Amino acid sequence: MPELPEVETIVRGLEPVLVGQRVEEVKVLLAKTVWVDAVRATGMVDTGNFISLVKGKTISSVSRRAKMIIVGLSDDTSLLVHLKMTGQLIYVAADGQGRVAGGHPTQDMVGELPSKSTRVILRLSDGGVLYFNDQRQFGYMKIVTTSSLTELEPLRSYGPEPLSDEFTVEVLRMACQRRKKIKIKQLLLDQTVIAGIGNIYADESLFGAKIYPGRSAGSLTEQEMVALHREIVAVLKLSLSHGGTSSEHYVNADGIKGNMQDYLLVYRRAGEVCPVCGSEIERTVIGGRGTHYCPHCQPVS
DNA sequence: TGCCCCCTGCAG
DNA sequence: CTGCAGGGGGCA
Repeated sequence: MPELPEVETIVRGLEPVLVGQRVEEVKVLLAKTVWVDAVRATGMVDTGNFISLVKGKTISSVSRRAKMIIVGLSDDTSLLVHLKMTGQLIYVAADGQGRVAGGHPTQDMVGELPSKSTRVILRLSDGGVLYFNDQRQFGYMKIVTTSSLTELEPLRSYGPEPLSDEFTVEVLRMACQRRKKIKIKQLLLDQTVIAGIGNIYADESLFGAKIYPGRSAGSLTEQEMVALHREIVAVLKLSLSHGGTSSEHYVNADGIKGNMQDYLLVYRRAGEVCPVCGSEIERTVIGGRGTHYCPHCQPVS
């Protein structure tokens, strides 16, 4: 589900309300969702390990790397949360009404909590509750040692953050040079090259740069790499400013949807008109992922 | 470098 | 019923 802007929006929402709180109670509703280091919980024993390692800890930080949420806990432990396709992390304050003034946003947007998709529940010292929902059960919560975080996969191998100074045209140039034959879209989805781009923003940034997603990385001109770098940064920032894209499952930490879906130009718009040239937007499959592009603005060669 | 898989649920 | 879905790991 969420890519960099969505995960970042969730982290920004959670950070101010979670830091300093103690985890009073942990409920694991789906055992396979929780891991302890590399060991996936398969039954009561490992689930119990996870619970005992999280319960009673104090939350010291909430941050993001690529699409991974990192919740720092006391005693040199961290909780890694990956939302994969359909994960949600929703904080409900003690009054049960979310934190946004003027109504009952959490109930309106996501319905009753816990829901059928709720996998883990953390009850916090301020009386608030953090719900981890995940319809498709691909996401996970993993307890790890904080001091070894940078040595752990997948964190160890993540490439530069695209909204940091480390992401330069040179990064793109080197990656295209090293992997000449890979399709440029697949290169963008490789988290070891750039950390945090997913299917939506790969399609959108390639459209903005007027590059056909099936082009080989090695075929990009210098001007195209400059444009692609610019478009990646621009589309991620735009999405952040709109609170992320909610095509279906994504909601922020308050259970509220983002608005970026109204500003996407090609993603999931096959059959619609290209906003630049009026051609019909097409859909194909690249690397097993649905891929949307304008055949006129993004010619095959 | 391509499948296939993990799952549930929605639209057509 | 089939196809498809913001991810990514494993396997030939």
